[in-house]
Amino acid sequence: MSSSPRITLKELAVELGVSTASVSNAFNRPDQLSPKLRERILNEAKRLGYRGPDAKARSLRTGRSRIIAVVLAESLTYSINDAVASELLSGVAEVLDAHGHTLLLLSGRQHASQVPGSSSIADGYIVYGLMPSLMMLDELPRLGERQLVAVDFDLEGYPAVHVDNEPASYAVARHALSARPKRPGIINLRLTKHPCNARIGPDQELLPADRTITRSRLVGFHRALEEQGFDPATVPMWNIEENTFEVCAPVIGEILDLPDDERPDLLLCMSDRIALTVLTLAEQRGLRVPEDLRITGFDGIAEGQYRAPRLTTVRQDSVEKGRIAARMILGLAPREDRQLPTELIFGETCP
Amino acid sequence: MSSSPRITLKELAVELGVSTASVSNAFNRPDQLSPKLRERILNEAKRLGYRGPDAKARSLRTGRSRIIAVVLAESLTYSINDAVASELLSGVAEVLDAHGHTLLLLSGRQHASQVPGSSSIADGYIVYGLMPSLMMLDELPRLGERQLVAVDFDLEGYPAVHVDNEPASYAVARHALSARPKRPGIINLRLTKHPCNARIGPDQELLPADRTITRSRLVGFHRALEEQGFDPATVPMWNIEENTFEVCAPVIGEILDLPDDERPDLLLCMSDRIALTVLTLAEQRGLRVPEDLRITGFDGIAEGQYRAPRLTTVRQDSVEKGRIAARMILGLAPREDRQLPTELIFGETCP
DNA sequence: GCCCCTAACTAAATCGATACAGAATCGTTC
DNA sequence: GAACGATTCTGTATCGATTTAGTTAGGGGC
Repeated sequence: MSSSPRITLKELAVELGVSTASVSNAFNRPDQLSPKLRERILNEAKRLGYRGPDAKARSLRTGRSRIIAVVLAESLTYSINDAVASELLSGVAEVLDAHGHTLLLLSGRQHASQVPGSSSIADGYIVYGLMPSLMMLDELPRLGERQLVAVDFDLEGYPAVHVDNEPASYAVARHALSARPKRPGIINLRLTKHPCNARIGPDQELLPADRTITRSRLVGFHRALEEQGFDPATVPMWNIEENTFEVCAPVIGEILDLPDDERPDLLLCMSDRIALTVLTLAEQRGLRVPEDLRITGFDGIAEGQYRAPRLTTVRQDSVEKGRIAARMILGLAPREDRQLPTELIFGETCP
Repeated sequence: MSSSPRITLKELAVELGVSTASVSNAFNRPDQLSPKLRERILNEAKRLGYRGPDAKARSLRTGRSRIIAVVLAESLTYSINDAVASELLSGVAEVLDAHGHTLLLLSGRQHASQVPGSSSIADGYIVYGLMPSLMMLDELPRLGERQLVAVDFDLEGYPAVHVDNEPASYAVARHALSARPKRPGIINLRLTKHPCNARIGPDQELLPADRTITRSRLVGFHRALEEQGFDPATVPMWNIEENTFEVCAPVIGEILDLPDDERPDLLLCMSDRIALTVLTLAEQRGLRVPEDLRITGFDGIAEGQYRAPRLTTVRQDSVEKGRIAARMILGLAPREDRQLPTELIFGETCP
C-alpha cells in the first residue's frame, strides 16, 4: 500500500525511544526483552507499516540468507519442463520448504556469462548435471568449500549424488541383448567433449568416464555388448545435445531412415525422452516395435509408462536425489558421495 | 577450493594499494578507470581468489538483487509438479533468464508462517493464485507498490494477469449442454471460503466473484445453465481443495458411486486434473464416456490430449501468462490488468 | 609557461540490519 | 541495607560493498 519511503529499524527505534538492539530482538529473539516492550515495539511497527528487518541487510550481517540455489545445466525453461529435472527440483523443494529455506533457480548458461559472483547470495549450491567442461572450472573456485553438492556428475572435492549408472545401464543392455538383436546401436546424451548432434565418428573425443554420468552409462552398455560378443568399437553411436524432442528428432530421423540392412534393430537410449522420440518417429514410419526395432530408455519418467507400448527402461528416483542433495547442503545429512539404487522396468518396447 | 576466510574487496584494494572505489569500478564500470589498472586489479583478484563483489553487500547497497520471486499458493513441490503452475514458471523463467534475473520460489504457505519480511530480498513478486483470504491481507502491505503482479486472482492496487475465465467457462458449458444432458453437475476448485473437500451445501459461503478465477468460472457455468433452462441453485456442486489426484479421488469416487438416477451425466470440472481424475475413475467403474458421462475440463494440459478419449476443455496459455507477468515486474510491459484469450478444445469426453 | 579541461583515481558516507560487551534495573537473601 | 545475580536494555562496531564529491595528474591550446 504505502509506497512512501520505507521506514527502517533505526527510525522505528528512534520513534519509540529504544535502542536498535531492542527492536532487532523484538523480531528475532523474544526471550531477550520483556514481553511488554516487545509488544510495544511490534504495535508501533505495525502502526508505522514497518515490514520487519530488511532481508538484504540481515543477510549481509549474518552471512546467511536461507536461500539455496540450484544451478541447472540447461536453461530454466528447459529444466522446469523436463520431467527428470523437475523431479529433482521437487525433491529439493520438499526438504527446503520443510526447513524454512527458499529455492533460487540459476541456469548454468546464464551463470557463465553473467557478472562473476552475481550468484553468491545463496547459502549453498546444488549443481545439477553441469558439464565439467564449460566455465565451471573457472567459476567454481568462487564458491566456498562446504556449500556445494554435485548431482549427476562429479566434482573434485565436493560430494556427489548419483544413481548407479554403470550397473543400471549394463542391466538394461544385457536384458535387451538377450533377445539377440543383429544390429544394436546407441544413442548418447551429451557425451562428446565438443557439441555434436549427429553420429559419433571414431575420432570424436568423449567426456571422461569418471566425471559424467552419460559416460558411465556408455561403459555399462559396452560391458554388456562385449559380454554378448559384440565389439563395442563397431557398434554405431549417435550423440544428442539436448534432451528435447526438437533436438532429438532430426538425428533419430536419420537413423530410422537408414536402409533396412543398416538400420539398428535395437537402440539403447540414454534417456526416456530420446527413447520416446524414437518410438514416436518409428511408429510414424510404420516400423513395428519391438519386432523391427527394440528400444530401451533411461530415467523411468511417467510419460513412458502411460502410453502403449510402455518403455523398457531403468527407473531412477530423481525426487530422492533432490532430497538427499538438499539435506546435505543443509547439513542434515553427511556430506559424502551417495549412489542410489535403480530399478529395471520391463516394458513392451523391449520385452 | 580455498575455504580460507574469504577475501573482500577492501582487502584486495589494500593489497593493490588502490582505493576500494577503483576495485569496485574494475568489476562494475570498466569505463571509469584505465584499462591498465583494471587489468592489474582483475589479475590480482584472480590470483588471490577474490570471487567478485559479494552479492549480499551489493544488494544492500544498491537496493537491487536481480532476483524476482514467484509466490505460489501451494507447496513448492506441488507447484513444480503441477502442469499449469510449471508452465507459468517456465514463462516467467524465460523472460527473467533473458534479462539476467534469477527466479526465487516461495510457497504461500510457508510465507505465511515465517518471520515477516523474510522474503523481501527479491526485487519483485509475482503472486500466483493466492487466495485473497489467508494471511495475504496482513502480509502484502509489506511489499512496496510497484513490485507486485498478481496472476489468476485480483488484488486491489496491483495489476493482474488472467485469462477470460467467465466467457471461457460459459463457452465450454454451453457446448456441453448442447447435448442436452439430464443431470449436470459441477466440480469446483478451491471455491469455498472455508476448506471443503466434499459436496457444497446451500449454506456454504463462496469466495467473492470479483477476486478469484474459480468463482468467475462458476459464473460462466451458471450463465450457460440458466440459458438452457436449468436453475443453477439446483445443480449439484462439489468442491476440491487441492488440484491433485490424491485429493480429488475420494470426492469424485463418491460422485460416481451415486445411484444411477442421481449420478450426474455431465460433469463440468474447473481443471483438467479434476477432469482426468473423473475420467480415470469412471473408466475403472465401467462407465462409458461420453455415453454415460460427459466430462469437460479447464486448462488444456498436454496430458489431457495424449490419451484417448481426449479431454474436451479450454486451453489457456499459462506460459504466456508467466511471460507477461515477468515483463510487467521487470518494467518491460505496462503495469495494467491483462486478460488473455482462451481456446475451446473439442475432445471426445464431451463431443 | 600558464590556464583550463578531461581523465583517472581516492576518501568517506552510506545501505539496514545484528551482536557483542557493558550499563541500568530489579528482586532476593542474609 | 548491602551484596549479589539475573534480567532487561543500550551503545557501537561491523558485515562488504557502491557512490558522490572532490583531488591529482596529464595534455592541448595559445
